[in-house]
Amino acid sequence: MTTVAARPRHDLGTASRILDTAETLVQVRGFNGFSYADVAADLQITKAALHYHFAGKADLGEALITRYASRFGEALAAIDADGGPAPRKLACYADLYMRVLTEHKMCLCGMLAAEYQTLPQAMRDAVIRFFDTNETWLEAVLDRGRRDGSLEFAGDPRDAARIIVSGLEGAMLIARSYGDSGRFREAADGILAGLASAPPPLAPC
Amino acid sequence: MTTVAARPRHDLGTASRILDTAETLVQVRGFNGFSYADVAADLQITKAALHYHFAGKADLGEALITRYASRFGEALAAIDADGGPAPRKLACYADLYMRVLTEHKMCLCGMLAAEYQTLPQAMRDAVIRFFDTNETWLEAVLDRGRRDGSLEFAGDPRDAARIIVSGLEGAMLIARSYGDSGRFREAADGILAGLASAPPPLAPC
DNA sequence: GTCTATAGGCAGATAGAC
DNA sequence: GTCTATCTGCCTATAGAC
Repeated sequence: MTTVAARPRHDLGTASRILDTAETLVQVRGFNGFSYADVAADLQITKAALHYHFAGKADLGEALITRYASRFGEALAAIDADGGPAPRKLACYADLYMRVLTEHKMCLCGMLAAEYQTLPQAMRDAVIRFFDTNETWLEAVLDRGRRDGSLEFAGDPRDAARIIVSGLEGAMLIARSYGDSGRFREAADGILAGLASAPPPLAPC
Repeated sequence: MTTVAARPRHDLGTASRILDTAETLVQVRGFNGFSYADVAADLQITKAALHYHFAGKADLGEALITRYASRFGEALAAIDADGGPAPRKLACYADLYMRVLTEHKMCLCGMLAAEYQTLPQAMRDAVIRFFDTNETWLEAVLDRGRRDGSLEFAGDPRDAARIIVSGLEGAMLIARSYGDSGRFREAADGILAGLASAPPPLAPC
């Protein structure tokens, strides 16, 4: 009965805590804007300890995207499980972005997209996979929504999905510079308003 | 008749050439992704010479945004001078972005927006001014277009302007990662299609 | 798994000759 | 205006003790 003792919150395992700190640093300052020294200082461990868990910065970066994409995938599954109508799913999707922005962070992969040309190949591939996953999920929601009449839009659901991802990432990028999450909310509402066949639901996500 | 001899293209003045090289480097790799050594190597001069023209990287960054914003302002004035209808002006505006993307570059200020939290204050202020200028110009085009019937959209022209800037910057960010400018074109068309009261004009910008 | 110590390189920046 | 030479500091990364 002691073999699987729950870890206290302050000891999730060093690897997880490194990922937590590094993730925030990338989302705030960018992959080229932080160092192992920053992470080590925050966690009060040494740089050498970091290298034990993640041999190089590229490995850390890859693990960062993998975990982020995995959590994002779970959030999308949760929205699906909720079973609401398509317009609500889209609103909840936008809310995922909003929650990140509220912490003055950029989407991890949106940030990495800006730095794309400086990233090692494995990180590039992982960033693209993230966007592909988002696009595929949105495409399915949009397609089903239009079939069941809860959404109205012209053209290919895939194109609409790409416009949504682009619009939300861009709105995030700019709203964060202004330090004004209201800007994001208004842009997101405007983007999604053009798709719904009825006024949007008021229930929170 | 020799006092104002035109400079040959390869000698525009060192300061200009430094700005040219640094601008491209920022648009491709980000402000935290290039160094004085990169610029010096490209121009085949020394780092010390760079410091003569721009004392520090922050000064160079500020000059970069100022010149970029100035050129962008001229491009907007040229679109105004063209005297076309509002939908055409919007198409030409999107084309400004497209031309940058075609060179595998991100918008200078879109890139700097990602790195915003790491920038010195003067650069931050200049980035915000760039977006404000874009928004104001678009707002005027949208307002006049709706009044003369060439555009149809609901809500505040200012909000629509923000959606356009966000959408184009985001589409640029993502399309560049995919190395596919067609993605940008499609997204831009989709964003602008929702605003025009008639099919878009086919004439190039 | 974490530490001390350090390597080797590159960053931004300066002094002073030409 | 541009150079050589140099400084200081930070970067990623490694060796080896505990």
